[in-house]
Amino acid sequence: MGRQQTFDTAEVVRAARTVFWQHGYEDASIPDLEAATGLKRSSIYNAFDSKRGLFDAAVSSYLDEVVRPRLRPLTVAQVSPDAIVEYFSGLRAALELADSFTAENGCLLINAAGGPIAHDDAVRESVAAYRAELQAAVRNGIEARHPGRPADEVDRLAETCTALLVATFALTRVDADAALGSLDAARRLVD
Amino acid sequence: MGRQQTFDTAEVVRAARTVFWQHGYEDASIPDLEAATGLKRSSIYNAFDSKRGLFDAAVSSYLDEVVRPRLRPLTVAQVSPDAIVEYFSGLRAALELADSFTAENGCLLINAAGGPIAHDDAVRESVAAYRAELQAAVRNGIEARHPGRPADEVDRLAETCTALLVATFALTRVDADAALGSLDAARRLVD
DNA sequence: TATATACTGGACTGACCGTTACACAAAAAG
DNA sequence: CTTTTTGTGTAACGGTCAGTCCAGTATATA
Repeated sequence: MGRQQTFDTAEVVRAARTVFWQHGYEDASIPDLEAATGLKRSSIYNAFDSKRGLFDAAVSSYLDEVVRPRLRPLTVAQVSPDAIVEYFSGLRAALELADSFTAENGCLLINAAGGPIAHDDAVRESVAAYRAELQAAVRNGIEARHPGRPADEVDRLAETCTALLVATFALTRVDADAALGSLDAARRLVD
Repeated sequence: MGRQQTFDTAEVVRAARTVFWQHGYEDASIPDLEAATGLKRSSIYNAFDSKRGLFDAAVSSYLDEVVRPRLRPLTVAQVSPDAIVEYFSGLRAALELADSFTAENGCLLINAAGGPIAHDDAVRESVAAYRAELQAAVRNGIEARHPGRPADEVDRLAETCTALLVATFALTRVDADAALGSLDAARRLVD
């Protein structure tokens, strides 16, 4: 046995995640990542192979620690009828705080969708899978709120609301008001 | 008097626009732009001051030659009741062709919204103004299709449809099916 | 034809990029 | 205490980036 790792991987990935979230993949430089993680280049490359490897870890961490916890009330076995509107209003609260992290940076994955990194097939699939996961959760919430509705109607409503969420995230950085408008539109549709 | 400019500015900007559209601002290198425009660096810098100057010109050109012509039926004095659905189906046709330029690259400005260049205030304002212009046109189309409806209801519908268009563009690159789904959702809402 | 004008081509700059190589430090096992 | 294993730190790598400089050239006016 040799020396053991002295840093906490999850914590390092979390720090890197913040940098990627704020700056995007291509604008997050290795020096930036060094500063945020407290690790030197060699340690980063030793642990994650490449900048891209660290990014992939950051995406996983983002899904596990940011996306899914917030989506949890919509993915449990018994979804509350209020879960979907609570999700929307929780998101609204986060976006309304002008200086909050979410308000200034939107969604890590949706941001990636428009950037150069989106030309990478693996990243495209990540974003597509994330959107599908979001839609499935929204669908659960809508079904719980309107138990009687026919399945295809629920499907279409879920698709529309998810698209409105995507627009919300896509607009947060450039037009906060429009982003909130899109979110409110989704909230209206489920009521 | 000295020598006159030998290249057509509009044509050069059009070529540069294509590069920015495909690659995004930061991934469009000067060599790329040289190759596409047929100009050398010095000529580019002489005519547009900087890469950013050329990008700004490309954005103007995009609005004038791509966005506004397509939006024209929705911005004329007498808007046809069918104009809005025709706009949606026209867009759908462009996105459905798997290898078409629009299908593979979405919208120049919405792509910029998620990338690093979006941290620039001027670019953010451009994107916000573009979205507002889009919404105004959509509003015209909805008003023409449903003449009796109260103004605030038309406003909200226009806001929702515009957000769905934003989602469509944001998703084209990463998830073509979801992008079409979002577009169809908008079409459903106006009927 | 002479001259003024300003577009053009290509070499160059300094900075920064992601990545690698290697010597050193630390700690677990024998 | 030595050996082995592995993390860490520093320095450097080749490549690319946006942007600059200037000599050379084409052309419109006089």
